[in-house]
Amino acid sequence: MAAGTTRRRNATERASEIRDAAATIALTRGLAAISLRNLAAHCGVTAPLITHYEPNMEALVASTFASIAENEIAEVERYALAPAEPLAQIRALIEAIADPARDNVGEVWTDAWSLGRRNESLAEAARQSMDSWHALAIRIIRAGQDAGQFAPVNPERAALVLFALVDATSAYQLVNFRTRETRESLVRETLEDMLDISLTTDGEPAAR
Amino acid sequence: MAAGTTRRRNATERASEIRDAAATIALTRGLAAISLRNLAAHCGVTAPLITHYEPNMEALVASTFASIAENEIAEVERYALAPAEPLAQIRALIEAIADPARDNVGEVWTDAWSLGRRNESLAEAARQSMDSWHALAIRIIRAGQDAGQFAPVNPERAALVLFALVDATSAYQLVNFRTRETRESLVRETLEDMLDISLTTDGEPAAR
DNA sequence: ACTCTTATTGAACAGGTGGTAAATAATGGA
DNA sequence: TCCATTATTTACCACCTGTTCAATAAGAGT
Repeated sequence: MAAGTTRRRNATERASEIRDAAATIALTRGLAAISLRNLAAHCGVTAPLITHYEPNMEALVASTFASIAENEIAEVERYALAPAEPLAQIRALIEAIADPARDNVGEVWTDAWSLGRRNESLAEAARQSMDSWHALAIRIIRAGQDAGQFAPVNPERAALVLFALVDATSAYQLVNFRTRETRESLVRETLEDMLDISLTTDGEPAAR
Repeated sequence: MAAGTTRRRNATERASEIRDAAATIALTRGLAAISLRNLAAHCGVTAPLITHYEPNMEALVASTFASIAENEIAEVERYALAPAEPLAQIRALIEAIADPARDNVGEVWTDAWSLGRRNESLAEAARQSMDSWHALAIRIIRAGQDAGQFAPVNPERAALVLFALVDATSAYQLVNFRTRETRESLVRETLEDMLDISLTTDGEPAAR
């Protein structure tokens, strides 16, 4: 900051700057790195100012996670529901989830489970976002079954299995367990077997 | 500590006392709670003494995790391999894993994935123990297939799926997602479908 | 009884955490 | 132009983190 020049921002603008900083920190250094000082440094401001806007760090961690997670779900949902056919939808869903650009979000999820044990608001946010994920999967699976394209397994359980595999593999990734290809195909092939579908477009009648 | 009485212990004894303290702290307060001061307080000793025995906290976290994980695997393996029949073995395996007494270990695993991102020794230890788990599952699954009792699916993938479900549900537990019964049956029923077996002993010919 | 080794402590360091009270100063409105 | 509001800072607090250095004292060996 330039000497003597104490820039003053209106409250809502500053508040959203801080929330953005929290999200950036969470995605690059983990949920545990969200702290008064890190936020202050990131915004070029002193620590007590952060307190002024966010009097409770635990709550900020929780709301930051919620924002990141809900944001991701909204994006993925938009991408997955774009096609009309359930088979194309579930392919899009898997494709979106597997995108390496989402690795950081996976890290934040793992942080959330670990920290959620001692941060009830965070745990609550995690449960809520998990419900959103499952609702999306169930919706697609049901549609595929109604269209007679997916095997008639229990949709709730299939959705749960799908996301359990996704969640486990994203945790595995943090410690570099197996290769990305192995982790991805674990999800893909299990889902193919479970719903009796093919997630690749090989051998499909070309739609062009 | 009593006035003037500075108890002195031989090095190996003190070293193992510290390692035990680390394990206790990890299991009750998480891997992240392993710190010089927590260890010192737990052993009734000053912080620099801990440094004397464990000059590197990151390494201690990693070795503590490795010890807890390998210990658990050894226990579960002993229990699961006790019966002769593969079907009885996999039932024992699932039963052992589901035991609520192991909840703490599940928490430590989730900590390990989260912290492993920034502690390579810890990540390495996690990979190694995950390999041990998978080896155990593959062994039982292969035996069941050789005996014609399990469906002839890819054993590597089935083992991976099994532990991905176990790992995900133990992460879910930290944030109280769904009920224990739902989490358990997710693992159980998926495994039953995958291997075409029954994990309950209902309707079995009684072996007495 | 003496000496040598070394387990252990006390006291400090630099830096991190969340948080508070009061002073400062920029801004919007009258 | 002055005032009231409030965003922002400065200066603290207590407690946590890992780490270093030198002094202390317990125990083992002779």
